[in-house]
Amino acid sequence: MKGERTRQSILERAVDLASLEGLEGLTIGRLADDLGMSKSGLFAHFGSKEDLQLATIQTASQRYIREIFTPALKVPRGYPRLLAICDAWLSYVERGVFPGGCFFAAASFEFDSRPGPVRDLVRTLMTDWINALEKAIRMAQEEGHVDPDVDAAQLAFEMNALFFGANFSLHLLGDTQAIERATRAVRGRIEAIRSGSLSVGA
Amino acid sequence: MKGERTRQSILERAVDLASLEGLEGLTIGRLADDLGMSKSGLFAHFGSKEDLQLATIQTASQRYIREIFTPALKVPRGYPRLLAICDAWLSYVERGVFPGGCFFAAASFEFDSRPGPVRDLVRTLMTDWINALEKAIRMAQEEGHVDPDVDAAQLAFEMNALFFGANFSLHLLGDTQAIERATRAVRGRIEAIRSGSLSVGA
DNA sequence: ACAACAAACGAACGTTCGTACTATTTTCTC
DNA sequence: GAGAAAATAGTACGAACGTTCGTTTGTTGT
Repeated sequence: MKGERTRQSILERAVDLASLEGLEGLTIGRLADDLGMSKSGLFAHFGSKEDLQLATIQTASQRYIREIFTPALKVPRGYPRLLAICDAWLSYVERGVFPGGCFFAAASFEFDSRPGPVRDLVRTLMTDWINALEKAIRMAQEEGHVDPDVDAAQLAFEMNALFFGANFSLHLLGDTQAIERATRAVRGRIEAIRSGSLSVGA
Repeated sequence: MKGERTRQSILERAVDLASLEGLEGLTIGRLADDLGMSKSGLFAHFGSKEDLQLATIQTASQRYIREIFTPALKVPRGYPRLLAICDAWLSYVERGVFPGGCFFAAASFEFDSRPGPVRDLVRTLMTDWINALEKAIRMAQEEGHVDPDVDAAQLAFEMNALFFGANFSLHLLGDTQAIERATRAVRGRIEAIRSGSLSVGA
């Protein structure tokens, strides 16, 4: 049973490294050195590099869910939870849950043109994430917190785009206002469609 | 003078390849094979791989400007030009100007955590792009087409995020509605702040 | 305590990477 | 068209890649 423990610690380190260097830049030798173990010993836990990449993505997904969804699900459904997801996301990138910025934003752009199992998995997880966002929006509509005429898929698209934009501005440009900007943008967007707030503003 | 011609055709191909495989995935041997020339012959045009990457980015930048800015600058400044930039961007990604999707979105996420000259160049060009967007917005304000109270930098951030989001949805998720959604989002955003349209809506 | 098994190791495989040198061919100049 | 210069090809290198192998070490169950 020790193998499983080792495997997990390898994967945790792999996630951090891949968020910095990319999933393709993640190298078995480098990872082994980093963990103070042999290349072959590490390799034995996975049958191939692709398997390592897939397992790394799964581990990253768990961390993503733990940091964003788990806390948000404790908040009452509807508008409060929608807001909690937004705050959790921006906090997640600000806190540096992944040292190289959002793992999935990076993976999405790295593999969007590389067919294969890795791309398929990234796509599946990202679709799940967008769907989860959409569901949170629909719940807010069902609760009567949000205008029922709003296109939930459209809003989910926009929110996700703004999240990725925050990651971009923060990590590449080093814009210290990135989080602030994204917060303002997302809040502005969802507050505008809050029920009872239709053209109520001043 | 033939060298320069060859160099340019190498770089054009390098741009396409890098947009698909990433700037790090771009390999000298692969590129040479692809062009039917020797590795060493190709290599002689650049002193190092890093120089090749930098030159590739510059070439991509020229294509980016040619496809987005040059046409937009023919449109009268102010709101029309702002709209033209948005349309040009979305058309650029829809037409597949780079076969692997927006070169700079990919490069931004690939190098956001890799210090060095490549990252510096990407950052510089992306800053230029955001600044150009911002300038177009400010011009629209100066022309009296857009509410002068709008934070131009904030809007530029949001527009860029939506553009990247369109690229993401189109290329990774294969969402055929991606362009449509981004168009709706961006238009909605800029039409809302058009002068004379403040809380005029039904 | 000992056998059975799992886990990690070190060395080596063939391949490809970027890069360096040297030759050969092609292109330009007069 | 000869000679200089530029461009391309050829070959080789050390390092790193992912992967395989046989062996040694460590853990586990009885």
